[in-house]
Amino acid sequence: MAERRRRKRLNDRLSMLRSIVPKISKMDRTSILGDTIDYMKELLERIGKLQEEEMEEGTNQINLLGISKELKPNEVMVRNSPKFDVERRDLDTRISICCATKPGLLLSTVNTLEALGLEIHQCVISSFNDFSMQASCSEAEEQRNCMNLEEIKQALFRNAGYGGKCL
Amino acid sequence: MAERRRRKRLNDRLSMLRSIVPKISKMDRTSILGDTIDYMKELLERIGKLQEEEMEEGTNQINLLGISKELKPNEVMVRNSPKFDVERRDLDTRISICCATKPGLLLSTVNTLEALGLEIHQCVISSFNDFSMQASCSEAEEQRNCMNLEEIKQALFRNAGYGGKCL
DNA sequence: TGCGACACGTGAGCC
DNA sequence: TGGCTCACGTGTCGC
Repeated sequence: MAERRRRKRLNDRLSMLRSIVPKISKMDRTSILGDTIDYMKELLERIGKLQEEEMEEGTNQINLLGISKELKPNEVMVRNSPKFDVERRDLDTRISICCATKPGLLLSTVNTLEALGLEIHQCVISSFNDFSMQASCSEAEEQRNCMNLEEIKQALFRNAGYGGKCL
Repeated sequence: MAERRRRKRLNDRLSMLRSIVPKISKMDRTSILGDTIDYMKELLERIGKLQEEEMEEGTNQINLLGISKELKPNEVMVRNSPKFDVERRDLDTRISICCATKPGLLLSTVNTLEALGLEIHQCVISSFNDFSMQASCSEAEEQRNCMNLEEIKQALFRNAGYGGKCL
């Protein structure tokens, strides 16, 4: 009587579950519940990964804007010291500059790079507080062989108004 | 006997389900299944939203790099025509350029901006295919009043090697 | 013949 | 008290 209706409700829910869960190994009652559990765990895992990616995307955007604060606590004191990094990859040469800003610094830096035979392909600049520039350049093969990284570094360093040797 | 073990298995799965699903209205068997269904739907919805956001983030990054393809089909023919936009906001002046690239274009563009009294604060550049530049500049108050957007636009236009009037 | 899964009816416990 | 949920034992069907 009433028990009959109760059983029907329960079976209805069970078939709803079976219709939602994609992976159904057997039509078995226990298997349905087991597959449901597995599927839910899988969904939770996917959500975790997606949220993680979302976080990374956020920090990536910040880095793209060149506002990367380099938050490692033990580097706080070094943060404001000028940084001139030049790195050669397979296809391009990466320039990374962070130093005190001054009028015309961007112009003279671009000028220096062009003079050095470095053609800027992609570049992100920020000069709100410090002057920051991340550039990806192409460099003629001959050039790569005759000029070393330290020379480029020195040229950028001098251009930014720092007299002596680079760090 | 055997039926007893079978029932136990089913009940175990049921309590596993109850331990995973956070929203438990009643300890009721039917309610547990119902809540499980609701929770799974909620998870699916969240996954859908996260993936949607992921897509948007992707296109945002592309836009940040200035490679925005402006994919509206009816604008395909316009895509390669040069674009020089200048826009004044409250605090800054936004420059958006997309045109054919040529050697030294970045240098001369930066030069032109400086000559116009525009100080670049943030800037993203790409010159893989077309030359693309999105810049956020500051401009002296006096300057804002005496030079209009069209003049800046024309200067950039001429600098990029286009002779006549801008679009 | 046994084994596993299911539905059924029933009694117990709980508001 | 009636209404409910659950566990139990049992009968049935299919492999």
